[in-house]
Amino acid sequence: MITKITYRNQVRELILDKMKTGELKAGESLSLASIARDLEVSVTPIREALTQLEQSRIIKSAPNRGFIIPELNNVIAKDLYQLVATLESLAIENSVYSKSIIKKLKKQQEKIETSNNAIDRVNEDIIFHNILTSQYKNETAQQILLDLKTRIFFYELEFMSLDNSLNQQHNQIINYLENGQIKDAVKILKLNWLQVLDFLKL
Amino acid sequence: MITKITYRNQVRELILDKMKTGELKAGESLSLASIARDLEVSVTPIREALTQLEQSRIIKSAPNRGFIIPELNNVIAKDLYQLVATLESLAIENSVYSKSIIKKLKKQQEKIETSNNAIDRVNEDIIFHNILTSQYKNETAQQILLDLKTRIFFYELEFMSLDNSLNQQHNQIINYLENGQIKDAVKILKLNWLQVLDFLKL
DNA sequence: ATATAGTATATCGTATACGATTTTTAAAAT
DNA sequence: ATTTTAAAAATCGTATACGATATACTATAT
Repeated sequence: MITKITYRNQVRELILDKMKTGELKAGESLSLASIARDLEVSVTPIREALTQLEQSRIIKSAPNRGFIIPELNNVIAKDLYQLVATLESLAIENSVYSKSIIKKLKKQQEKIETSNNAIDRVNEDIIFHNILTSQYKNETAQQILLDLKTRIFFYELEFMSLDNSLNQQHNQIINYLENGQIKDAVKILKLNWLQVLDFLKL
Repeated sequence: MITKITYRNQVRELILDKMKTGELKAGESLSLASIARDLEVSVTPIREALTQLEQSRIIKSAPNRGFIIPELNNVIAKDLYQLVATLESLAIENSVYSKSIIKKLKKQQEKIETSNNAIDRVNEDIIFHNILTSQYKNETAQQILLDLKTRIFFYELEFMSLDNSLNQQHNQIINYLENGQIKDAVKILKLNWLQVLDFLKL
């Protein structure tokens, strides 16, 4: 089944990719004219894509001033981390972890440990979490988590170097899941996400 | 501080209102030309508003076929109810219930009990839940809940008449909150949302 | 009577135009 | 030299135009 993919969708995905590669950073304005030149499309699908990302709160707009990626903000960080912790816990509680998933998690954790720059490490960490929650068959939850993680990505770039217990916790989660100890895994997962809140000062 | 409100935002809110009043129903197509005539604006801000609602998954689009409110679907219902139960529980656990909030809840419960048509009752029920979670200061969570409840509204129109224990459960929640028994309140709240899943057959 | 093909109409997604607003730059006033 | 004002340039949000696609209708073949 071949379906046409609208420019709007393509633009939205391209912009999300630029965030993940660090090409677009927190606090940056998004220039319609500039994006239109880069992508060689009119501003119409770009506006549609950006208004979608606004709805996800990944970006902000103000009338007559255009679109911007929000600056980092500790209050919002707390909100985001708390939500992700809660929704991932829900996902884990509603998942079954087969040997192949456990294997994928272990492999992914190795990628995290061998990544040698901040952007790669954050992206690999997010992929680890995506694998962890991938067995939860709730499309709405998955979309919400995706959006939240896009927003959290910018914070992780700031905070992740502050946290030395990440690898140990991931391995602990994997062990618990391997042994069917879901509740213990959930407890460490929440710790994994929420302990960063201890670093929020400002 | 006066700020301009874009047509896009106005159109989006008007469409959401039409859903809440039952003027727009599950399964209905949204005609750009028709909305443009009604609201006396061009299709541009309408498309921007609709693509935003698509991002919230409140509506769906398919290339070259326009926008539509999704039909009711039991798998999606399960997803939505599970998410709302979880996020409202999180909200309650992170809230403090003053006397004035308890008073508002009681007053709202009276409105539910005296409402005399399905749409009013569902809307008043959703307002009850909004009050219940209003003390949770997490804007992202509130926006997510808002979107989820817009989608659940269509299901509640179908399911709510099947459920006779609603009022009793609300009063129980209020009592528990009044006595500071948060865990008990959360348990009844989850029951309140998740018991409808027993009626899902199809 | 039904299925297929062709035509007309309606609608969608994108491009372009344009008035309104914001930002930047230059000139005038202090 | 600094501040204020005015003008120019850039950008935004919306309206309109238009080619592409889908839908509805009609004619033809089986």
